[in-house]
Amino acid sequence: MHKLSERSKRVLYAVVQSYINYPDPVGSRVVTKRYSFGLSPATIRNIMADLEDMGFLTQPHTSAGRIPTDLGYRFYVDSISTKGDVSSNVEVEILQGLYNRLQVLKNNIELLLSETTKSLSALSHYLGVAMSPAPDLTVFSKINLLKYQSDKVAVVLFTDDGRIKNKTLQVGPEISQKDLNRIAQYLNSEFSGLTFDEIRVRLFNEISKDKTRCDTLISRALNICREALYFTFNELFVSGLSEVLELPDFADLNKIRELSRAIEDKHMIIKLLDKLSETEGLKVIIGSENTITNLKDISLIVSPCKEGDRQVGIVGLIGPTRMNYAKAMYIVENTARFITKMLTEK
Amino acid sequence: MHKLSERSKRVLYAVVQSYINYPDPVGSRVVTKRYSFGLSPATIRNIMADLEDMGFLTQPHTSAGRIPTDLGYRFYVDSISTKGDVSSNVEVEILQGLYNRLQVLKNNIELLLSETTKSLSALSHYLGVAMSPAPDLTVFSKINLLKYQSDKVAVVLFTDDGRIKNKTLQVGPEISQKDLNRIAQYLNSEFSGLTFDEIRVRLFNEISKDKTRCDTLISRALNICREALYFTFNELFVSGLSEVLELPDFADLNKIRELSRAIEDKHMIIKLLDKLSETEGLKVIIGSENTITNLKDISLIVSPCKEGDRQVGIVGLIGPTRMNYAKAMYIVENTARFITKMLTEK
DNA sequence: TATTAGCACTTAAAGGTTGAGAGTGCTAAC
DNA sequence: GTTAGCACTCTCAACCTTTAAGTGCTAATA
Repeated sequence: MHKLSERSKRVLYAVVQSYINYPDPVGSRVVTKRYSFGLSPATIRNIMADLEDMGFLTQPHTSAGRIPTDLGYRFYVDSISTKGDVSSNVEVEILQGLYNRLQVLKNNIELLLSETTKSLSALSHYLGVAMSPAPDLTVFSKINLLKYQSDKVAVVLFTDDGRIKNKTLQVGPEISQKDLNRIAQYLNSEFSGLTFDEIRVRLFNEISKDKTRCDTLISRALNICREALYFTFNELFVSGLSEVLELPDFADLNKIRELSRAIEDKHMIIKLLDKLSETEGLKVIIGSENTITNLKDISLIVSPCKEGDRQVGIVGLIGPTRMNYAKAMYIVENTARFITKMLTEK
Repeated sequence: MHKLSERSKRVLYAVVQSYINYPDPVGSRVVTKRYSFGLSPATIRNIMADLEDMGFLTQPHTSAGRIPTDLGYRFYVDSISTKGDVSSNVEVEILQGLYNRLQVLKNNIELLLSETTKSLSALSHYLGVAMSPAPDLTVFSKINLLKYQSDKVAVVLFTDDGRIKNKTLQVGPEISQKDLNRIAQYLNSEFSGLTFDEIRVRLFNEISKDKTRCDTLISRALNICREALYFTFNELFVSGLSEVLELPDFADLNKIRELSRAIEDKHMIIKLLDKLSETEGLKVIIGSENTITNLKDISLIVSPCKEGDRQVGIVGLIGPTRMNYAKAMYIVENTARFITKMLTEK
């Protein structure tokens, strides 16, 4: 696409870096002062004007310095992700601390993910997010149906990745624990090892078949099955709003409103993370690259967590596009890596 | 305490009312214009000066009108709660809608409370809060211990009020499902009907007794018991931050930060609600009356929900001290009443 | 030919001034 | 006891001015 001279690249990199560290538009003088190019401000000005023409930089107003566009950030992110420069020992230690702290929770993935978001936001001062896998990635393992209080059934569902879900069903008093055991046994033998999306399809077929048969006892049982297997799987966890509000990028009331609405909605973020779940490894979405939610000037960094080959969640950070990408990417990548390691080698 | 003339009371009431409706300090002219006292501004001025001396009103600055102090709001709240004036039919209908919508959830109290906070905030434009009862109000009903994946035990706990809690315990492979059944049976026969605080005490005694006996098998079982019964009971639900951010009272960035920190901490709010759980009926805490959290200019309205005689949660609203108390109290009271009704008559 | 110094120009942000408007307390009259 | 009148106080918005930063362009320079 664009062919940038080596010199232009270095200037662009310097501008982005400077703006990330210090939230003021970057002028040509600052570039020469903070980075040694051996060029005068006038020359830098020319280069920066070119970079603006090419869409990497923009000016808030005529007499201000330049700030990166999403494309500028993209260039920056792509160059650091190949270099992988930042890695302070302090942070390795902090992450190790996280590893130890989460060790206790390795049997409860949802709690683990929820705690992880707190660590993520505390480490980065951005919004920590995490989500457990969607129904199409969640494999059914086992179900128990326990009768209690004469007309209620507790459904206890085990997924393959160690999640336990429960709910209560209201049933007639005539259904005995024995009946329930039989239903559970049927579900266990029939569906164990399938994903919940697959199960949903099969059950749907079963029920439509049943329509023609009109056997009320079986149809009741099928209804219990359907209700028993209906759960929300991709649970979303978010923490660190108060961290993020300290950033100068969120000094504007409208931005705060927008963000808090997004957090409360969850729906949109789930959709976005769901789509990103499909990809392997660390992924960075910068500002307008995100076409699903209409969050302006927000970037997202995510990475999946695995247990062996199976994905058990996705963790990440949400912050302003003017984000310390190097650090944030480092934190997300290693957090995901640690969780994967912990779950896999246990 | 203070003896207020009937006329002063009417003026104070008018000032608070006016300030709640229009977020500007109330001047003597406004009082005479908006409320018909048959008195001139000068007279109102004298009365308002007296009210300021008595601590019911205050001036933001010399040439501004007056705004209520916490004491002023307290007077206002106490007079409306005895009168019970506001009750629009529209809101009755909305609450009825809530009632229908929640009907589906009556088997899952925690989900019900969580959904209730959304309704509360949508209705009031304040922060909806709800909390399930603490361990000293939660009665143990039944426990199931289910072995899975060779070295894991799923603990499924039923409380008296219909909550189901679960967790995973890591145990040695040598413990069989039969052993677990025995342990569960022991717990069920021994502790059913007790609150979790009582159980904690008993188990503690049991374990210290055991120390002297040094029987490893029993001590392992006791450990499983202790872990199996350890859950977080008073879960806190909050929604509506984005609603609250629309209010002029939260135009200040620092206030937003303060509030978002309080919401994320949860700890403090839980402590506060815990204390309030003890009281019956609707309760209003205005600004500095709240000595537990250091939230400034925040009021809280709560009411417990019951199922029969048993408290199953507490619901409420958090808003600025400049709050529409009449409406908010109405909403909280009726929401709590509806939930109580729904759970009791089912 | 690429680089740079110099300079006129633009703009936002900060500070100061002013006048309008709202509200008060006080005093004297009703 | 109530009220009209008035001097006084204070905030707020509008307006102006200054300052500082940064630009683009042009002409000189290496």
